[in-house]
Amino acid sequence: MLTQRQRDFIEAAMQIAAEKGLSKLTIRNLAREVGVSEAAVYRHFPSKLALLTAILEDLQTVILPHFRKLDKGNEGEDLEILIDGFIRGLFHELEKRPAYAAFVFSEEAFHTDPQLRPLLSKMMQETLLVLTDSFQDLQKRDLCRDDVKPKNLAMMLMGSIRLTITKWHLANGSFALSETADELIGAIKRLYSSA
Amino acid sequence: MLTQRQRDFIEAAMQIAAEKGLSKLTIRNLAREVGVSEAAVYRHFPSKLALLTAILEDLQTVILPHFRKLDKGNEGEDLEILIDGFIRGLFHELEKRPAYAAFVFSEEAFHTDPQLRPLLSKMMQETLLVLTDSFQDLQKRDLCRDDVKPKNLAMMLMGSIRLTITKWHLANGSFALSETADELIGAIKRLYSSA
DNA sequence: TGTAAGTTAGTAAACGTTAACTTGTTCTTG
DNA sequence: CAAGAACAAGTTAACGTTTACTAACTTACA
Repeated sequence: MLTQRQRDFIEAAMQIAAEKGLSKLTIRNLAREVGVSEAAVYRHFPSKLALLTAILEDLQTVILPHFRKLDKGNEGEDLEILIDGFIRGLFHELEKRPAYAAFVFSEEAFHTDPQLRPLLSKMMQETLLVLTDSFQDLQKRDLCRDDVKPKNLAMMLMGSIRLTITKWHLANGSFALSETADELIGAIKRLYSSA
Repeated sequence: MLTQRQRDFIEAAMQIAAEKGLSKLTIRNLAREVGVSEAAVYRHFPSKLALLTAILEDLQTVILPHFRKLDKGNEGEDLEILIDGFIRGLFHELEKRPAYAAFVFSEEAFHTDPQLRPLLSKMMQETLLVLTDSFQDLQKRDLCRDDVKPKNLAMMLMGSIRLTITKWHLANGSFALSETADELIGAIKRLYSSA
């Protein structure tokens, strides 16, 4: 359970990470951003690790639902509509809150941290699993080609989404993520649809 | 032109980055790894930035040729053989020298650095361009489906390769990269071959 | 009156970097 | 050919800054 003040700090932390990069996310900068002393941060988080953990857990609750949407396809919806909804929803979330992008793919940045790494690894595992299950379901409903394993379809979709977002993040959001979505959705639709 | 001693430092730096993560790659740790004082590092590199730049440039000369191979397909070689050679060659390189993996996808880690960022951005751009050109060529030779733009084929291939390597790196190389290659190659072959 | 949330002022450790000095090799020149 | 200058590559010892974090104290409010 997070307090409102904790949420304030998390929001500010994400802002810093998005603007200046993860390495600039220090207690000093965070305190400055919120407008308090450094010591005040420790009234709300026992350590920096606790803060980062809280951020990642919060992130997961925002991102995961988008992945689950792909699974909840109603009857009558074809592959294109489902993929479209999934990618556009995810991209829209990231454009709305660009701060997320800095954390979504921060595995390498936190690769060294023994406490944070399993958490990140789990997050990636979980998103991949949800996607794999979705494609398995789509194959059963004959909405998706079944000559490629669901796991590999998931890996390729996830991989291209990640690369797209990385490119976008690297370009400081100078192009519209939604535009790239069109291209990506079109390609996936053609490649993944049942022959 | 790098001196032998500079190469020693670069090798040690990669070792550290691979084992402990990029954030542990400090002048202190590098000097310790090589077995000299910190000041000795500055006899060979004017600054840490120069060291990192040298590492990335060295990396590029090792990685890029693998990408170009896809373009140089001789007559008689089909899509599967070309993709197979490309992916297997790249993965083999990374298994042989796991230290590379820490840098290959370090865009986010160096996202903040104004000097390093363009270099990384250029590297990604270049690999993507080489792949795109390759697929354009393959499409012309009717070795690859042409209802999806070369650019998007490149993005998806590159994305899934990156994700595979990230997973591998995150798992500390506990599974064989070559094994995953089989799955990936199989999937690409089916998805990309001309109908 | 107790607690939550802030403050100031500090800590030790790590960061990249530099100055001044030593050593060994190599190049030049009388 | 030996003397000495030049140089490459190392050393120790410091520098100023930044890091995460803490102790002790104040203030506002239920």
